[in-house]
Amino acid sequence: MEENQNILIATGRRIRAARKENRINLHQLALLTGISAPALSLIENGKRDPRLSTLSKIAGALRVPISALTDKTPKTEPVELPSAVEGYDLSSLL
Amino acid sequence: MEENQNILIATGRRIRAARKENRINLHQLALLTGISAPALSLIENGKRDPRLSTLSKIAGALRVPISALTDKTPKTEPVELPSAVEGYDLSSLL
DNA sequence: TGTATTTTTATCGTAAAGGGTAAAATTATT
DNA sequence: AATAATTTTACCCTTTACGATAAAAATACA
Repeated sequence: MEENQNILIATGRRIRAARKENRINLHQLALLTGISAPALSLIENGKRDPRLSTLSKIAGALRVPISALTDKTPKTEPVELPSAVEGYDLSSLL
Repeated sequence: MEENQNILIATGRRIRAARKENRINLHQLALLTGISAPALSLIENGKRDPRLSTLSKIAGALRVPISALTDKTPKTEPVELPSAVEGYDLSSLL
């Protein structure tokens, strides 16, 4: 789970930053999202692995796209959905 | 939960599209992500609410940012993190 | 320094995620 | 049409998200 910790911690940091921008506390964000303040605290500290619907509620309340909370880079150019030009070579896997 | 269905279904569709682009089947994506094929099937059909770490694994295997799987719009311009210029008026909530 | 506000931690229940397996249903392929 | 490959469903099982609540810890404020 150590590799996932990275994204959980990074995402939590961005959520907290976005919440601060909105000048609201955990209790208020809880009211806005329907997610309890203790749960939000765990998420902001990267100690919980939130579900997509949870992220969606938070992003909605903070009025930012989910990508603003999850992606490392705020993408300068539009994401051409599958950047995979060349496919996988799975011959070794099966 | 009906409102969440939307994002779950939309995200599932994008995951499936990205997987097709990579020309791999559920079994192969399962090998690449460590997520079982049945679980992937449920996610692609919007019948399961995946965790952030699960989305991260899928995005990594499909070599796209998570935002390519979750956000409605592939964002043309860089996301200025908190687009919230004006704060909430929470006076009614507390 | 004391008091209030905010955040963190802990415990308890419930619901749901996700793995494994196997069977059913779809969808190619020949 | 028959067979093979892929996907979907349905179990069972363990883990964990999440709400509620309360208490502890940390911050802010007077």
